[in-house]
Amino acid sequence: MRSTERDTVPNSVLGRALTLLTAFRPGDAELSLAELCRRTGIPKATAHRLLGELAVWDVVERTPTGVRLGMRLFELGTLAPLQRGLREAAAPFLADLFEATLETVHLAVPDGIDVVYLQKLDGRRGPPVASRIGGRMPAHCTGVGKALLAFGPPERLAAVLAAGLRRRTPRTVVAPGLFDQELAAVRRNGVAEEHEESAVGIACVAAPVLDADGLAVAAVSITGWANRMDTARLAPAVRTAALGISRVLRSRDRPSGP
Amino acid sequence: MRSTERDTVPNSVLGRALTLLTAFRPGDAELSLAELCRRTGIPKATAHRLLGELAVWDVVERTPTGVRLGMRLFELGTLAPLQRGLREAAAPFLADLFEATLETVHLAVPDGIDVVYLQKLDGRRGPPVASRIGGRMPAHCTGVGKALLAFGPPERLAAVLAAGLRRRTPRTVVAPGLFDQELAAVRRNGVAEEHEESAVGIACVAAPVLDADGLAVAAVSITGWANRMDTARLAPAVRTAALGISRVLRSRDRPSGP
DNA sequence: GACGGTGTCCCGTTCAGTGGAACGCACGCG
DNA sequence: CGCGTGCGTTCCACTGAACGGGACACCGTC
Repeated sequence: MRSTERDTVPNSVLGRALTLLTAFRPGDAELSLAELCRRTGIPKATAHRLLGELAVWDVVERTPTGVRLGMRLFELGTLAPLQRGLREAAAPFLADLFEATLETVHLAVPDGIDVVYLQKLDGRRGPPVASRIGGRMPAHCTGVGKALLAFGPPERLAAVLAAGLRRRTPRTVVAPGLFDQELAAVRRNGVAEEHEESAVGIACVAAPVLDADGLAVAAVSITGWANRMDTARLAPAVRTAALGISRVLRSRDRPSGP
Repeated sequence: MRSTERDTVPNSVLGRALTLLTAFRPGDAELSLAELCRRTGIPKATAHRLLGELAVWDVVERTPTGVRLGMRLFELGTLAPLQRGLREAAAPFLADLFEATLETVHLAVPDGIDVVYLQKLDGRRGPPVASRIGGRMPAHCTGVGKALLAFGPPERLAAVLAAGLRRRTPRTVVAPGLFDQELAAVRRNGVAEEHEESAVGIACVAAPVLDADGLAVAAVSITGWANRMDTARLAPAVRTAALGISRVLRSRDRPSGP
């Protein structure tokens, strides 16, 4: 799969253009035309033409040495209602959490077997956290992920278990039985904890944001040094913030009574 | 020619697809197929087919009642290096500012005659601010905008003046001569202030983030109630944060000294 | 100065894309 | 109730937009 990505190169214009765009991975500041062609299997002339058109729209930007994703893409992305509504509803609650704790605060949504981070407030006192707004992490080893799995549809949990609980640190829970027990505890407590399961030295408390049906649509978390975090003390704050966001979302969907 | 390209509907697939995507404006949670066709002038069958393909890539999502922008767009947008590098470099400094003041903090970049907000930390004590991550505001009436104009290339200032200083509030500076004087003051002080020029009741202090050549690539600001903000007291903090970000950016571009 | 690497451009071929038209459906109205 | 209206979806013969091999100019580096 690494040597030849010939498997499914779309022959539609749109498919090819999106193949080019999704060839950019986190860490790729910019890519040369040749590198893009190598990654995607798209002929040079074709890629050149498509990128030229994308550049006119400022979806990509041409630099002297290559091509990079452009600002219009960022602007368009911020209009996506799923993340936008959540971010706007959550902003004040996240700010409160941050004010109160000065630790790193996350807002994340589920996507497949991963979580995608929508917002991150970086605490200066805390450890450097690898997450990134718009970035992904496996659900099974993160606080937000476990909160989302515990209060999400069973199919997603099944998909995560089917994909396998990949070990990230010595403390990652990889036994499905143990994992189920943990999720049961999360459901009882309304909060999920994580102690060095995604990265050594880091701990986290998370709580789910629920929709009107009681299903988790997002999760909030506080992250800090594993040996300094008093998760029991922080749990109520996280839970309260998550409940507050849930309430705002519900009042939005139903502007007036039922 | 930048914002209004309604006249000519492109006949290329990519152009049409991007016309559809950019038909979404802030405030449009979702649009019906018919509404999209009306806005863009694209035939129903064509739009239907294009949206179908975009939906496969999760660039848009189909709902029972229409179409909305999807999560993949958000994810792709967060990879754009221009905003990503700035956001990552700025994150700790913005957090410091927020910790110290608990007022709304902004990070913005110039784009044409506007500014585009990259990050926003919502202060609970402060007024509701209309800005939005990924959103735009006219440069001439915002603190970040004036900081960027004062320390940006003269051509951008010329473009802003040519477009006209549109009045937003009774206090918006609309006289080009007066505006030039203000920018001169901004250059002297290293900070830009705004007092109810974009919205009544709101004031703001901003400072530019400079690249190695001394040109502004971004700006940081603190926003709060006009009658409660001591801009003179906050100016050094904003300036310090902006200088810190500038320093980090410069050390990034030059990993080892020349 | 031959080389392997870039990015750009040309142009005859062709198949992906087109869009008018027809369809089924869910409304609100007289 | 039948009717009209607006919606999303599907079909399919036609056509011009997209294709991409190939030629090109331009680097640096052996």
